[in-house]
Amino acid sequence: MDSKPIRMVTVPKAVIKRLPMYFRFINQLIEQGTERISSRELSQLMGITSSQLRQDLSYFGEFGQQGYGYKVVTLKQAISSIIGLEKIYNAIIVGAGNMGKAIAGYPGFSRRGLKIIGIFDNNPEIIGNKLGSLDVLDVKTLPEFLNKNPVEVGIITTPASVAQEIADILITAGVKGIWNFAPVLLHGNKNVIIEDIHVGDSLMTLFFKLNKNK
Amino acid sequence: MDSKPIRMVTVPKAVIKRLPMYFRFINQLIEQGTERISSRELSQLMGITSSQLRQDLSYFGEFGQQGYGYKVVTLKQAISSIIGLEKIYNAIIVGAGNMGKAIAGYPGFSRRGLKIIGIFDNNPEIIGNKLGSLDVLDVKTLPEFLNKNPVEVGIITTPASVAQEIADILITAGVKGIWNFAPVLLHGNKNVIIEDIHVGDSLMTLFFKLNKNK
DNA sequence: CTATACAAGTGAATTTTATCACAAATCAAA
DNA sequence: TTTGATTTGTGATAAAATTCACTTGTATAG
Repeated sequence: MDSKPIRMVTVPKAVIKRLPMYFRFINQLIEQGTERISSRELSQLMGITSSQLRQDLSYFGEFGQQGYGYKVVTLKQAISSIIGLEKIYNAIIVGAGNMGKAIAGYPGFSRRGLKIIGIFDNNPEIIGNKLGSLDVLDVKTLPEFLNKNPVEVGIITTPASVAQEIADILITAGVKGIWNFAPVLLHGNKNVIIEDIHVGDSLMTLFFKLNKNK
Repeated sequence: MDSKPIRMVTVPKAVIKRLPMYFRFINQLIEQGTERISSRELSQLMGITSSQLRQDLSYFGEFGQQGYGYKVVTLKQAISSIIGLEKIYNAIIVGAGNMGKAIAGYPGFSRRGLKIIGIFDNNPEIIGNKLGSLDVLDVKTLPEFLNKNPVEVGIITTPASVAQEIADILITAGVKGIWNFAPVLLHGNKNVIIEDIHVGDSLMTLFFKLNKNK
């Protein structure tokens, strides 16, 4: 009795980029109480083709049933596991400006496993302020803090000019990932994953499309 | 005497996505006082291949010189013009939470031509607060405001649950573009450009990569 | 002035991504 | 049961994006 061979292909980058979208939509279905859905229906909700949806999922396994579709809870479980959402990551935020506060205060992130255990700034007027249950700490104490507390993820919401300096501190301390909001390319090494989110790029894309349509 | 034929091909989506990155790096070169750069050097800074850089630029024209490279100021001017950064867009923000404040307070956006002329919320405790030079207005007055003031861009930083409702108001009033921070797919029409920025998706991508590397 | 190194722009080849279309499995109605 | 309607998963195909590699032009050193 043969077991099914696993197709040993690497997951395309384009597929990885779509995983969060899949999670978002499946989660929405759960909230609505939907129990099952076909690739055709789900793909229409998302604005993609059904074959793309099926092909994408096929890189990770078989989650549906022919003639029936997908059980929504099964699919949510599968995608959570693929992304790694069942884990909890300790994180600190550097930069307690509006963006830092927005990240710290958004309940959606803690719900997904991001646990903020420290927030830092260099502005004496901000240091010591309460932010939810956390005190804003002096960034000078950051290396010490990282030494005493297990931190997997560093979040950079500082101005661009100091972002690399902060990244170096985080990397030296051995964080596994950096979530970077500063509009610069950070240099790291193979031991750290750097994920950029350039909000300004999104605005420029909007501008380009507005400009083109004129 | 023949004029050079224009290659009539549409610009690939992948190229459009990279335009903001080009602008970011060229801008950085300007700040550093660099005067000229080759495709090889610039591409190394950006972490892409030089042929991709040259191929991308070729969709919009010829901006360099053989044996010399690119004049940085010329390139900045060209890309600004392609993206449409010389224009000024009037914008309003709906949702005066931390994210709304972060957008309103970030000087980089006004520098790129985004002029915030109003900010709205539905929370009585927030309405009336000062945010820079703007008062937070009651979202009930949004349709009236849009009627009296020319607004090209609406920025949605509300919870997901009310985002579509706000989008409908903006679309009815005839805004040209919506910059959406709420984690939902907004439904619009062909007259409005909707640009989404899903911050949570970026976090999930980081989680996926951390998970994969384990 | 000449020779050499440099470097843009681009057609062609390659690689990656998306779509098609169909076999196999399941469901549901008669 | 049996039959017809669904619907998945996937090889094959098509389309899109990236890289190669070469031609042409420019700069610069001697």
